[in-house]
Amino acid sequence: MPTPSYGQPRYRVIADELRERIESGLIPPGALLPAESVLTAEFRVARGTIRKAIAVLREEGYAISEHGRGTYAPAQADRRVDASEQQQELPADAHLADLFKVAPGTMLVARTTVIRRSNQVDTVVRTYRLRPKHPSR
Amino acid sequence: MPTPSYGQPRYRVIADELRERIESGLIPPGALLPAESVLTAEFRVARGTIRKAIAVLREEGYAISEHGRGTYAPAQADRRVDASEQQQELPADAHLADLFKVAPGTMLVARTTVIRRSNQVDTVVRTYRLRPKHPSR
DNA sequence: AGAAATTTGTCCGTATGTATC
DNA sequence: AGATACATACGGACAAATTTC
Repeated sequence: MPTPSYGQPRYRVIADELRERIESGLIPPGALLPAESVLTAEFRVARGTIRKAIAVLREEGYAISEHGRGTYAPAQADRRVDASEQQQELPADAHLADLFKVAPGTMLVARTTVIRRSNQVDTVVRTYRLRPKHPSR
Repeated sequence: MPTPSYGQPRYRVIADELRERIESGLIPPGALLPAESVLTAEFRVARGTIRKAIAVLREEGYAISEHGRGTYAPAQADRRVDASEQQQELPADAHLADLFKVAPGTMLVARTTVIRRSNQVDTVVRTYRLRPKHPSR
């Protein structure tokens, strides 16, 4: 079977099925997924197809793979998050000025959000917006 | 020679080489990359390996693929108008280094998302993360 | 300590489907 | 219509990391 030509490709269907098993708790947090060899037997597809399905789950954060060990659902402990926010006004650098089509140095509203996971900074999100000249209402 | 097993996988070495050609301007903005068949001949690898290398560049924002057309380096205009999301690696400045508790200059994964409203840039979101130790891709 | 088994990672070659020029 | 190129899928092989015996 080269290409199904019906609806979704098989690797996506398999990804949907595995995602469902993780979300439903059938595969609990931290637990290993069945090995690729097992999944190829269950779904009767080539290993490459299984690997592609798992790659989708990895990108979505539903799975973590480790060489020689296996692929497992993310543990819940890692999901403990805590965020703080801060807002300030900053001049636009060349890149931002180009994006917004304004002169460099134009003041922008910048909001920085710091997300911590298990007391360690995990992600820093910075949001830039044009400063409204007149409140539009 | 199935797998060289030395250092980086070949698809990454090839991705590095192609990225260099784009950054150096050898492949100018907007220009098509050599055809997959050409790259296959040049690097003497299978198509799948070339495709994986190009997939890396796509994720980094260094290449855009269009079905039936080809893969090209992003034009400057495209970065403003088209690219809604781009991922790159940047050294941490003093502020970010302090937050993440790493040395300044440590490479971070930065993802920039541009949100437009009626053809005008509305918000720019930049997300910074530590580079994972075990890149599962 | 060490060998074997398991599991993911990489790569090859081929084939067919589908979209664009 | 034909050429080109991407998308999906198969099966086989070896490498490398981890676990198990």
